[in-house]
Amino acid sequence: MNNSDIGKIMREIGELLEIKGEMIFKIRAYLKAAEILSTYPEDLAKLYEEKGIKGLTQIPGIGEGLAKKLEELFNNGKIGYFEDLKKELPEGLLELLSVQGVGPKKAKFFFEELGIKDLKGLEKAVKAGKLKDLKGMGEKTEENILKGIEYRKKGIERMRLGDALPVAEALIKELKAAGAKEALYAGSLRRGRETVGDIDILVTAKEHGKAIEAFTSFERVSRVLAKGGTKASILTKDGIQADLRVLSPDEFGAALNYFTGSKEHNVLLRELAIKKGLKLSEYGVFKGNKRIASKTEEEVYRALGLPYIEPELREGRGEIEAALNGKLPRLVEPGDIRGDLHMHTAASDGTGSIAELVSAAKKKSYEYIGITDHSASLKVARGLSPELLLKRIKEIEALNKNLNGIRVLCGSEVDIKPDGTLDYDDGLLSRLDYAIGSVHTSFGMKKDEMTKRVIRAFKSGKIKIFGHPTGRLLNEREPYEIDMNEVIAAAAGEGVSLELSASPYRLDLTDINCRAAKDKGAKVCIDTDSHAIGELENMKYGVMTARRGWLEKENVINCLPLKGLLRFLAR
DNA sequence: GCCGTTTTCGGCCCGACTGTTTTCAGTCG
Repeated sequence: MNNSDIGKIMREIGELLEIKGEMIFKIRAYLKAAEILSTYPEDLAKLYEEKGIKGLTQIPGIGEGLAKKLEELFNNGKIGYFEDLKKELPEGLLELLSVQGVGPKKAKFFFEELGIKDLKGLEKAVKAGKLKDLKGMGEKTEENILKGIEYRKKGIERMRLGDALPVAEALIKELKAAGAKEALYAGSLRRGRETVGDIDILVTAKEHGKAIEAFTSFERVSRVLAKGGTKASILTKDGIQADLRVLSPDEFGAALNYFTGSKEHNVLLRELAIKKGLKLSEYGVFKGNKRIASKTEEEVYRALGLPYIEPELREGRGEIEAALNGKLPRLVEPGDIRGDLHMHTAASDGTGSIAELVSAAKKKSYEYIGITDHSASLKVARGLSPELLLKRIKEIEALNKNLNGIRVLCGSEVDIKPDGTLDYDDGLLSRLDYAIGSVHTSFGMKKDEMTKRVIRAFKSGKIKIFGHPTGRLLNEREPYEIDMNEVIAAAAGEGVSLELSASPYRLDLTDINCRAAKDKGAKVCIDTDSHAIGELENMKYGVMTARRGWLEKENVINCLPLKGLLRFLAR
């Protein structure tokens, strides 16, 4: 049972308690625990195994009560309290909460009045017009719930960061052209989350109405969802929802802070404000009725006695405590990246040539790049035969003699075969500058087998980077089963760095894995895995994810100058 | 159910909107 499964159970308990009408603070304790546990950097089952119930209660938000429930879960595979709740209330009611406009109160009401047990039942009742006659309900409620059901059925998933950011940037450019003074995107996009629900944009403008008018009449707008005096929502032709809020300059910082979130971070900030006898809202920090900070985010944090906290850290994962203790990390920045160590050419499944990659990398002021085409057995990607790879080594040796200011390293993305051996022999691998080991086959292996497979490859001493460690493709393919905590520990021990693939489809290591890697002393390598020249630009997404994982440049091998990098690769 | 440099009891985040109401509960972000 992994952490996110555990978090899910806690959330379901919390939601069932909500429907049941339990005490709100008890509910919050479960929901908060769900959030904390599902993103906890260490494996909870292992933590319990090693440190027992004490290990669990050390986690903030987990007291004796919840720790005992977790203990029961680890020992019996289930929690009696949860099982009892499910007997009391049908589990299907949880589905209803995901419908816009239906919360716990309505879910319970529908269950008691009409015997509705799940989404299907609700849909049937709405369509039969049974809701509007209930007390407190009306035509409008029924209409909204039907819309909510249809919206949910479309299964609109969160878009990838790499799809949202360019749209947000384009909207901001257009808003500025239309007269907006300041314009920034907020929300999970600003925090650099791997997927984003919608795009939030905040602007300051002399005439609010003008900004709203411009926003709702852009070429890319397919539908205007809402349009008022200070805010508007649109749907773009790509099906992306974007919300605009127009503000006056003196409240911009507080609003930016509020709309950047996360919700958890905001709640913690407000709790801190209360402790200090202050009040925080989207309009500013208040002492009594007097507003003492609101113009900039820095000002808001300062008023709360905190240094500025970078958006990527604002997830309620210990950043406020770190800020209070002066222990915030100095996050890695795009400018710290000195090279890209994972790229493909037309020799395997890429599209460009080495020369084109070199020239693109020079424009980015990189000190080095690594060419890493696929290995022989990966036929679908036209992997290089040993002979071709030898030829490639010589080609790059010759090339380096004529290059100034940049060094091309000859690597390979070598398949880790199902038994954990590598796809080229040791002799050939030794002639490379380095090898990335990646899993491209037999994704369906059992967790312990996959973990062993990868760790065996680490122990060969022939790979320096473990490529896209979980194999996931966002919105397309689940990660394969692998014990990342064991893998991270092994990587730290064997001197293998873990790749953070900057491809917007991958972004794994995840932010949470990055943090665990940092804690355990494993190095990370942020690569684009480019298959085309333009993909070198994806590096920024990798850096955002690394920042979410609290990484500093010292944790990232491609922030090293060439000499230091070569030392790492030679170990 | 959690938590404590004002508390081991008594607190626990803030504001807006909506639809249904004559003063507010429920939902959302």
